[in-house]
Amino acid sequence: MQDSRRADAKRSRARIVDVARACDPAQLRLNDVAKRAGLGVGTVYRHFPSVHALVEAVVSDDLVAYRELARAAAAERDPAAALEMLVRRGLALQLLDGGLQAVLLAAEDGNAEIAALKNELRQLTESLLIAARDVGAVRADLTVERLMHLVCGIEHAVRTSGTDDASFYIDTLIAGLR
Amino acid sequence: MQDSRRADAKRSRARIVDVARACDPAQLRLNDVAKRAGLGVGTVYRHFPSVHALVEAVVSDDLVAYRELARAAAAERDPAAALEMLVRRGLALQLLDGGLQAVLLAAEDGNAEIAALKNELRQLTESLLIAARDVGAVRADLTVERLMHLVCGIEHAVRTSGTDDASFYIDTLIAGLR
Amino acid sequence: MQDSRRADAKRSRARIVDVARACDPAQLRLNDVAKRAGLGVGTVYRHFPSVHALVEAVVSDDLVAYRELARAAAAERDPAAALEMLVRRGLALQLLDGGLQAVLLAAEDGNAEIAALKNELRQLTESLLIAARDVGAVRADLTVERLMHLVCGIEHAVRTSGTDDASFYIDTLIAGLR
Amino acid sequence: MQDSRRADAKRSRARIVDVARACDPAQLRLNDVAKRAGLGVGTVYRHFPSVHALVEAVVSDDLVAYRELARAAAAERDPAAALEMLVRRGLALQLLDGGLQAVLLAAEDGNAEIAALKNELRQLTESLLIAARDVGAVRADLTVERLMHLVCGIEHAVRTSGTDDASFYIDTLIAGLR
DNA sequence: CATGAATGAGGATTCATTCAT
DNA sequence: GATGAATGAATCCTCATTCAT
Repeated sequence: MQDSRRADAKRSRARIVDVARACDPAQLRLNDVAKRAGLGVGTVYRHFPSVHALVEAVVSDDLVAYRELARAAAAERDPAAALEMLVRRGLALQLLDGGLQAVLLAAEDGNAEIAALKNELRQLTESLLIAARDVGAVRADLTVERLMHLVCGIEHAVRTSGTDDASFYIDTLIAGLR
Repeated sequence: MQDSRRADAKRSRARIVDVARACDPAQLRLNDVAKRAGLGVGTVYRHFPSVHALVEAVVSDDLVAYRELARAAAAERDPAAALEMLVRRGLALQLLDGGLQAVLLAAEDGNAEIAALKNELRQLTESLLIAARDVGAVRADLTVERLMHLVCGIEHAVRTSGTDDASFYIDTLIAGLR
Repeated sequence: MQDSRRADAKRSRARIVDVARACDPAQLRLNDVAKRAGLGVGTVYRHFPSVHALVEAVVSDDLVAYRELARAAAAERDPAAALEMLVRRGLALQLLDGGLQAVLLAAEDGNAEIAALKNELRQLTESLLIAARDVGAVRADLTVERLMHLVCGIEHAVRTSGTDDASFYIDTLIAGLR
Repeated sequence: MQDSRRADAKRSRARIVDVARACDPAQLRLNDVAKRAGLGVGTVYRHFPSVHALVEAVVSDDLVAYRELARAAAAERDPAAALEMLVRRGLALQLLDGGLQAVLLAAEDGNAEIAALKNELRQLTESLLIAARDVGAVRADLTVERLMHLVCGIEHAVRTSGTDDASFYIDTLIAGLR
C-alpha cells in the first residue's frame, strides 16, 4: 500500500529531477519545474524545499561520478599523473554538468549524502595532493580548497569563452599548478 | 537655458553613476538607483537604457585606468615582464571593480567610448602578447581572448574563495601562461 | 485485533492532542501537528475533521476544570463571593489556556461532550448569577452571556497588554459587575 | 505636469483607501484591494508597503476624530465627566471603525502623522486621567495604557457578543473604573 | 529633458484538503 | 483505521519598463 504510494512519489521525484536537469541550473524556478513536470507546485516543494536542494538532486549522479574519479585516481601509482587526471576529468565533468559548481562551492549542504560525497571527494583529493606535493610535482602552497576554486575559475573561463577551447584552459591550469 | 538644462542633465548623470558605483554591480536595480539618487526612474532610463549601460558608465574610469596600464606596459622594454605586470595589475583592478568583468566580456557595447577603450586595450595587449610570445616567454597558443577569459576565470576563483588569497591565484595563473 | 486497532487509534489521538497542546492555538496547522506527532495528515483528519475540533480536544481538560470550578462555586454559601471566585479563577484558567476562549465563544460545538460541558458551565453560572443578583451583589442587567463576553474581553485586554497585569484587569472587571 | 500626475496618484490613493475601508480590516489583502480598486498590485504596494500602513490610512480620519474627542474632553470643567465622555465616545468610535484597535495597539507606527495623533491622544487622556484620579473619581492604579487595553477589551466583548449590547458593556467598564 | 505613478507578469511559498492504497 | 503524496488556490512581494504630463 505504502509501497505503491512510495513508488508514485519516487516517480514524481524522478520526473522533477529529470525536468530540472534539462533546465539551466542558474535559473531554475520551482514553479516552472512543476508546470513542466505536470505536477502541482506543492509536490515539488514537498520533495525539494529549495532550489538548491533540487540542484543537489540533479547533480547527485555526477557527484558520484566525481567521487569515483577521485577513487580511481587515489588507486594510481603516480600521484602527480593521478592528480592531473583527476583535475582534467573533474573539470570535464563540471563542464558537462552546470550545476556541479554551485554544489561544490556551497558552504552548507541540504542533503547528507551530498555532504558525504563532497567530503570523500575532498579527502581523496587532499591525500593525492599531499602525495603530489611530497614528490614536488605541485606547488607547495596548493591546498584542496585552492585547487577547487582554481578548477571552478577555469570552468568559468571556458564557459564565458563560449568556444570549444576547454583543453587550452585546462592545460594552462595544469601548467600553473606545478 | 539649454546650458542650464545640459548642466542639469550632466549633474543627474553624474549623480546616478555615483550612486550606482556604491552598489553591488551584480544586483543593480534602476528603480533603486533612482530612489537613492533622488531622481525619477525615467531620468535614469533616459541616461541609461539598460542596467548594462549603467554598469558601463560606472566602470568607465577603471576601464580608462586599465587602458593606461596597458599603455604603460606597451612602453616597457621587456615584453615578458610588461605582460606579467599588466596581468597582475589588471586582475587587481578587476577585483576592485566588480563591474569590469561584465563589461570586458560583453559581446556588444552600448557606449562607443567603452567600445573604443576595450578595443585599444585589446590591441595593446595583443601587441604585448605577440612580443612576449616571440621571446618565448609565453605559450604559443595564448591569444588575447584566451588571456582575458583566463584572467576573468581567476577573478572568479578569487571571489568564490572568499579569502584574501588573490596573490596565490594570480601567481598560479602567471605560471600557467608560460 | 480490533482491540489493538482501537488501542492504536487511542494512542494516536492522545499523541495528536499532546502535540497540539504544545502549540499556539491561534496558529494550529494540522499538517504541522501531524509531522510533529510522527503521524500521517490523514490520521489527524480522521480524528479531527477541523482545526476547531482539535482545539476542542486540546481544551477539553481545562473545560472540565472550569466546570469543576463552577460546581464548587455553586456549592458555596455566599453567592456573591462564589461568583467572584468563579470569575477570578475562570479568567485565570482562560489566561493559561489560550484555546478556551475560542471554544467558549463558538456558536456550535463539534463534540457532544464539549457541548455538555459548556452547557453545564452555563447553567451553574446562571444559577449563581441569579442568586447573586437577588442579593443585589451584581448588576440587574447582567446575564450569563454578557458575563462570558466580559470575561473574554478582559482576557483580551490582559493578552494585548503584554504585561503581567492580570489582577488589575480582573479587579476592574469585578468592580464593574456590581 | 507633476500636478496632474500627483492628482492621479492622489485619486488612486483615495480609491485604494476607500476600497480598503469597505473591507474587514482583519483580513485585508493588498492584492485583493488592488483588484477591487481596478489597479495594479504594484500601485497599491507603492502607496502602502504593508497591510498595516493601509490600515493606518483607512483609520486616519477616525483617529483624528478620536483626538478631537480628547481635545474636547480636555476642555471640559469636570474631569470625571470628561473622562467618562471620552471613554464612551471613544469606544463608540472603535466599534464603528474596526481598524482603530490594531492601530492603537500597534507598538510601532508606519506613518509619522499617525504616531503624532496617537501621541497627542495619549497625552490628553493622561492629563484627564490624572485630574480625575486627583478628584478621586477613578481608581488610583489606573494608567493610560491600562485604560486603553480595557477599552479594547470591552470592544472585543461587544464584538464577540454579536448583539447590540454596547451600552451595557460600556456601563460596566465605566463602573469598574471607579 | 525630467518626472514618478502605474503596471502586471513573475517568482516564492504555504496549507487545507483529498484520496488511492 | 492509517498513511502520506499530491494538489493548487491563495498569498506575498519585486522590479523592469512604459508613458502621460
